[in-house]
Amino acid sequence: MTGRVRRSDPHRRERIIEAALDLIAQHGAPGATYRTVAAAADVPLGSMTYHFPTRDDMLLAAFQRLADDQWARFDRILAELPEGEDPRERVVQLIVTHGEGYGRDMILSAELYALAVRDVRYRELIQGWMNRSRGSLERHFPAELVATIDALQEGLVLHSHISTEPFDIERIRQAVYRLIPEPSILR
Amino acid sequence: MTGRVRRSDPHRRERIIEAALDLIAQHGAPGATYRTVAAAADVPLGSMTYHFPTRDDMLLAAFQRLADDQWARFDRILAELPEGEDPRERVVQLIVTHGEGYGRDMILSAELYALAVRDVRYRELIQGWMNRSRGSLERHFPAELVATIDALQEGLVLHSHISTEPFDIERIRQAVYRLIPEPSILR
Amino acid sequence: MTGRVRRSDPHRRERIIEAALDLIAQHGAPGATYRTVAAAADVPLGSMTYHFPTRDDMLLAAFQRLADDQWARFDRILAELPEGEDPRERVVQLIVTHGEGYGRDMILSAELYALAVRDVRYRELIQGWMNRSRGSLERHFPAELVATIDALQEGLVLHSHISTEPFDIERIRQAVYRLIPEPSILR
Amino acid sequence: MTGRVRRSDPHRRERIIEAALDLIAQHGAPGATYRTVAAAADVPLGSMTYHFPTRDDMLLAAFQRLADDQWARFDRILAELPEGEDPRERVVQLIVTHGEGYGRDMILSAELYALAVRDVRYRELIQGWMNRSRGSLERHFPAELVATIDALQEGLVLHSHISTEPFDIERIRQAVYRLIPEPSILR
DNA sequence: AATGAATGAGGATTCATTCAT
DNA sequence: TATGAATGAATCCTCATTCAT
Repeated sequence: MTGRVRRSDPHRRERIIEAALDLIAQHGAPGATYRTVAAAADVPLGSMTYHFPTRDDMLLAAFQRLADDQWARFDRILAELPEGEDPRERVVQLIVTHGEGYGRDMILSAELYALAVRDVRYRELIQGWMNRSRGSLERHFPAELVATIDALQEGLVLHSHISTEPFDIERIRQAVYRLIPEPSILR
Repeated sequence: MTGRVRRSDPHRRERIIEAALDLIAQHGAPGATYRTVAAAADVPLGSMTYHFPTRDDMLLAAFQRLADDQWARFDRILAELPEGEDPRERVVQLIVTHGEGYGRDMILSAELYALAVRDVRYRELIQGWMNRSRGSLERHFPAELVATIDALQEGLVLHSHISTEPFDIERIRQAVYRLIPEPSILR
Repeated sequence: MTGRVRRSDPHRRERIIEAALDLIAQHGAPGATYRTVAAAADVPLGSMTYHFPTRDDMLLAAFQRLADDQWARFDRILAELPEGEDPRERVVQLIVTHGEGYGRDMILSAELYALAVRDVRYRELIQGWMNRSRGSLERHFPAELVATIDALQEGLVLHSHISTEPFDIERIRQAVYRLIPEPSILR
Repeated sequence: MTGRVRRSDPHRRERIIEAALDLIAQHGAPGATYRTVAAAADVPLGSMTYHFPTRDDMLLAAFQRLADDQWARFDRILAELPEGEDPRERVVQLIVTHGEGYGRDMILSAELYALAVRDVRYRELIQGWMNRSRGSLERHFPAELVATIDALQEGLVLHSHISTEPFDIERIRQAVYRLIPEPSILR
């Protein structure tokens, strides 16, 4: 009844990518096998290699999607800055909300880093993502500071997922404000 | 006390752990299977389960070794502070040397984080490591700052392994000095 | 007459056959799959079954081409016999040049034989080829000898491709001359 | 009932080799897959790679067995020469019986040649076999003739399996006797 | 205490072929 | 007529783990 025969399925590629991301988040990249992803996306195993000739192609596409989505959120939060608000508050918000509500994406990022430190293709993927993020930050902050802000954010978010202590927003705010002293703000 | 070690091949356990770490660094945690590790350590496959009943036990032991070694280095650098030197310079040094010379350990850490975000056992392992590191930092810096310093370091080292840009020690120093303003230094 | 050939890509069928032969020579008959041949001939996979409904049809066509080409060369060498030359020299020449310069065709023949000993269709293909070859030999040699000459040639060429020893033309000549004593020559 | 659990099975390796040869003879080397051989030998699929880490190792072992067995028969026939018998008769016998009764081995040889012309490992296997065969022939015939005798035999046997014509023992005898003129006989 | 042998499940791919467009 | 997409079966091989010795 659930479509033993399937003629065409235009969103199949997307479904596979979504399913892959879910599985990576749940069981790590090694858990996103052709088999498990095919089952989760309700796609015959034999058709997987048509869309992604190699398992690596599939993972790469999935992580590219992750990077695109994450950056979009990042950029949106930095873009909608109301008149008169201190942009550093947005950085604080990014760190805290990421630490709190985006567990899945955090897990996926950790997995991506583990691949990236060993494989150029994933490294390049992150580099592209990083550059876009820094571009977004440069709307409000000077270019020389932007890489450091990004690194601080990375470290804080990562540790927040490891640590048992609750998130202390004041501590985050203090760190961000120290790293970006007032006169650094562009606008 | 020495009861755990076999008489015929007393360093076997150690050899296995070293081989496991090498293989994880080269091919990721999934690449360190009983088989590959046994071959690399020149140990019969059938004897692996004697030393590590489960593959996970082996990985855990390997990462524990990593944490111990890393922390020892970390602590040593912070301990040997000559009279009159600014301890923040030691933090700068930690970041830069880690970024430059310890590629293997950085790769292993990334792998460990990827496991930790999904599995408590690895998370607890990192927590222990993190606590010891913070203890070392508290020799010189106030307790409220120490977690942030650690996070900044983490982010900077991680990004240095992804980025193509050369390490800019001045940028690092500026970040560290801003995060830890002079009056914060204990001694 | 030209009705079988497509207008848009008139040599496609030929290109496929050539690509198939190359792939068989390089990786054996099992290596000449629809996919590999399509890629090598730069033809869309989906169009393969139009030209050759079955993979076996494709292989058969390829080997037929091999037989035709090989026999043409064989026949040409035996046909152009200058007045007064001993035709046995031509047999020697056939063996030696085949052993030396026609590696690809030798490899293909071996593959064809492996198929032929189990499958009638390939066996019939070789029979046709063998009969034509014997016809060519009968220009110069009596019918009762012709099968034996052919067999000797086959064995010598085959062994020359296996053996590490260099080709000894004198040894070949002696064998041929003994097998075909002078009075056997027709002309 | 047929032994779901099997503790030890000392002849497993031999059984696998026998099954592999049968399957190669029936369906060609590509038909002797781990799966088909495991089923034919009544061995769990997962244990195949313990005995033969690579499918190629399995095939090589099977063909080595073929070569050993074939040469043993070859050598036996040439060894038991009664006083006063012309050894050339033994060569005739070898060719004829091989052509007639040893279909399976002939098929296997053809398959082996197809592998050998492309792969050194199989080529070396045949070289070893060829050298032993020539050693056997040198009991009765001069060294310079022995390679040619072997080649003639090879070609005649091969063609006999392709041709539709019945085996003509007189034709074979004539060929052998011409190739080995009486004074060549050693004893 | 130590290990060679075994095993069933699952790994990534490749395949010949079909079919809707 | 031509082909991109699809599919189920099969490919080789690896795996963690068990167990008899």
